Amino acid sequence: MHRHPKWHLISIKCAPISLKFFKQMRPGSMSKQPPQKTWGLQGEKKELRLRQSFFCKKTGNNRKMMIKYDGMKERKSPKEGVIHMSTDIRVRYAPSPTGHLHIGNARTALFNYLFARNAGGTFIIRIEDTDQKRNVEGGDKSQLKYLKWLGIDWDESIDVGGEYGPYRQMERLDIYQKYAKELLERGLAYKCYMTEEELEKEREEQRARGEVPKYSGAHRNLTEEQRRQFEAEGRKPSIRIRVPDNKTYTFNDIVKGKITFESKDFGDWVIMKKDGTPTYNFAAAIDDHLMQISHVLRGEDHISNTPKQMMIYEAFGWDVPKFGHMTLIVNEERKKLSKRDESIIQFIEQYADLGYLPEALFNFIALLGWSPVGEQELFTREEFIEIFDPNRLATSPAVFDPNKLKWMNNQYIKAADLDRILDITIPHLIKAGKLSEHMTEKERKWAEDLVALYQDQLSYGAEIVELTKLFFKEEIEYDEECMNVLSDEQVPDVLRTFREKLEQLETFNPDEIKAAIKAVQKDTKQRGKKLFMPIRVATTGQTHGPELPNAIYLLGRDKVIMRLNDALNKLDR
RNA sequence: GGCCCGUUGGUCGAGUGGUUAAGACACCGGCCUUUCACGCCGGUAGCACGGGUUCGAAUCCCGUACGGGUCACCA
Repeated sequence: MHRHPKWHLISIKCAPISLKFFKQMRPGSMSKQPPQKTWGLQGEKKELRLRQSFFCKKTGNNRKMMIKYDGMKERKSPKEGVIHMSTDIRVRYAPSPTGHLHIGNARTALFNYLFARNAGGTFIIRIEDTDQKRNVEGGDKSQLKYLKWLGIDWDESIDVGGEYGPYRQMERLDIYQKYAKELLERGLAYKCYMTEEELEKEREEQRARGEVPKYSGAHRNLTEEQRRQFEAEGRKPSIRIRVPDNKTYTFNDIVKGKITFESKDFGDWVIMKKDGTPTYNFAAAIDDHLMQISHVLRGEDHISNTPKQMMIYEAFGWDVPKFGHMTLIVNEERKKLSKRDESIIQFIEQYADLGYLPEALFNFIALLGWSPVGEQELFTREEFIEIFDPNRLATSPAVFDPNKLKWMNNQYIKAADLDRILDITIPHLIKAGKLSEHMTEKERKWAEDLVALYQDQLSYGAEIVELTKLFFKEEIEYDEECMNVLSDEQVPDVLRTFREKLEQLETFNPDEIKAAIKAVQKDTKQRGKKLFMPIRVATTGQTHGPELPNAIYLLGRDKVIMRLNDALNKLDR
């Protein structure tokens, strides 16, 4: 028995709705599509004012709607309201190109992507490269590359362009400078000439007094004379915003609910650095406004940045977007994943290299801090787009569990075509020196059969090297478990008989090998574990492994007989 | 330390005042397989604590504890 979602019948005045949007709605709910001309086409600016009843799933953004059609029963709590339609939804992922795509960032991008696609909105990628010291050459390209690998695409960015560009902040410096100048002229910001040392000293003193370190406002009201003095000394000013005295900043977070900050807890903070580049909170607010971002979905480490950004919106009289702060992904110590943390593989590129399937990683990440309604856990990208609802974002941090990722990847590997599995495994065998880079057709076939043997139990591509090591060893060592198996009294008889049968085989193939084992059973009267395990252990050196006749076939007759001899010799002693 | 956020089994998590508190990973047991793996079935294990509110609280309120985030001319 599942609960009904909360539905509200509402009347709305709406803006044009795109057909694209309707196509993305649940097919089942689309049995009666409204006539096209009533609704306007995507991108049409003309305002259509109509009163129409909608059946609307109440979400934080009120964007998900379904058309009420004749005959649908009214539910309780009808509401009146003006709803902005889905085409208004614009979200962004704004990485700084300081390195490769991190798993946490990938998740931020992923949820923004799902949110946009679910609502028929626009997904934007903006590069925040204003910290020139930390920028990494090619960092932006790498970000995009692995986003693409994950199956995420975007509508506006540095590579595809868009109406709201440029999408690289260093190419927008004139914009920030213009707005900073405006704030300066309106007296909402001022120049601060303090040096790093002076600032640090100030903070030290505050700490010593047991206060919370924050900018004192020393240069808040400099006279023209003082300013000239500092300029004459050759000091370069930064620009600080005047933080209002006693103001409360409140926002209704999509995931956390109401969050409140007091302006008195903030010192006047820098909006433009000495070098003429904007600080993060200034640039992000301006860009989000200029790019008409409707929802900001980001990590919860940004919660305390939100009031700062609200100050910027306030100063310019701009509408504030909706914010949603997702919980962080944490390690086993429950700490935010830091890039230096080595307990967990952190970068998407590494997972790609290790032979994880992108759709598995996509699936896994999407379920980290978000969950769908039912019990299903394996979804395609399209399904995620279909069911994504930001209101179901988790409120508490998630520990990254590599084990479950492995399980999930295995699910996808089992379902995948062998060709794809070959692509993620063979290179590892070559790199490990197990296979030649230039295989003959026969060798290639052998390698493919080998991989196929392990498809069901493979967790990730690189694991193939470990799994198949018994095929590349000359000599095998028996561990305790193996010795236990081999020490049974029937073993020499079984092994000798099996060797005999193999030697007699005219054609050496899995079927014949299977028949040979059967023949051993007949001769020795041993069956089940007592039959198979000695053969398995003697030939593979493992108590667990792949399908035995196939493994023996791929090992080859010579090697198998050699191993049988070795085992028998060892038992003699 | 100030401010902010969080707390359901080892882990992910469902749950929005009445449930025997779902499901998944891991673990353990069984079945299937003449062995192994895959698969299937079952099991162990949880609402941080203390007060309220209520006929009734995992769920609402307050407090405590614990954990985390953030306090830059980084993003």
